[in-house]
Amino acid sequence: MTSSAAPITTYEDSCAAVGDGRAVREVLDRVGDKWTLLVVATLRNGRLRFSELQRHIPGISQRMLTLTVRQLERDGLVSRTVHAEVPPRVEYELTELGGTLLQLSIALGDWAIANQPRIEQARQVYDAAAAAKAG
Amino acid sequence: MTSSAAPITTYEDSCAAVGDGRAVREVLDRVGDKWTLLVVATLRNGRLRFSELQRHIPGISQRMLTLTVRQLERDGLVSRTVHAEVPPRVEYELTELGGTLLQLSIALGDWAIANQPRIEQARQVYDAAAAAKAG
DNA sequence: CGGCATCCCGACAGATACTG
DNA sequence: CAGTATCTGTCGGGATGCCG
Repeated sequence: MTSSAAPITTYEDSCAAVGDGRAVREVLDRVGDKWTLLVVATLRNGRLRFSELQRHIPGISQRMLTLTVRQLERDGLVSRTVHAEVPPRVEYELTELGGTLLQLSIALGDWAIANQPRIEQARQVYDAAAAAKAG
Repeated sequence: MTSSAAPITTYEDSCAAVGDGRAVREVLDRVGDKWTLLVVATLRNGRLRFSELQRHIPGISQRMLTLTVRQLERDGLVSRTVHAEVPPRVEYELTELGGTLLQLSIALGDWAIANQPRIEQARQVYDAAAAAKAG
């Protein structure tokens, strides 16, 4: 059963899931690193080759892109296609499973966009209070 | 506006959001660390005191719990209440904003639960292929 | 009880150089 | 073009000990 194919879980199931901790731990260890979700998001519109991927993700090094796509491939979230040409061409594309992760990435992006102002404001309030307390 | 209260964004908006990269980067830097989402998930049923929180999250050190709740408090995701008693009692509770993050945590947990088997299988396939290629 | 300060180490990320 | 190899620095995070 996939999360996209069915309603998945009841609220209680969800609580059980996060309550365990291991599930969240697992997925965080997997996609919580610095680049994974960005690579997934970058592949949202279809296949891209290595250099295109790197151009679309500012700041990522060749090494980290290699490691990230390698892990994504291993986990079955991204497919890797090597074309026997000169110069060589390698293309990456989200699998169906990777597409479900993309949904999460989008949800995360939405949340960030929607709530960043409030968080920023909360920080300023907190820091101001801390400064007042210290000073 | 929260991500749970309204559809928020069109698909295109979502793509723009993740496409930027900074939004995902921001939220990942914030909640992508080792413990944040676990703490949020643990507070799903209401307020807990420090020691209770620590008991419910296997493996977390006192130091990391302190740092995590401090940051959550600073970001306005968790409220911290100090009771003037002996022995001292400090309670933590999700704010309304923190509640919206809980929804994401649940979604992440759901995804993990639903897809862990497939990922595990993909890994075994990949590793087997790699081993065959090497050996 | 709750939390801060200090020390320390392993993991991971960046830069650079080399290869098929 | 698409990697791999190595070296190096940074930093998250654990252990320990002390304070309100």
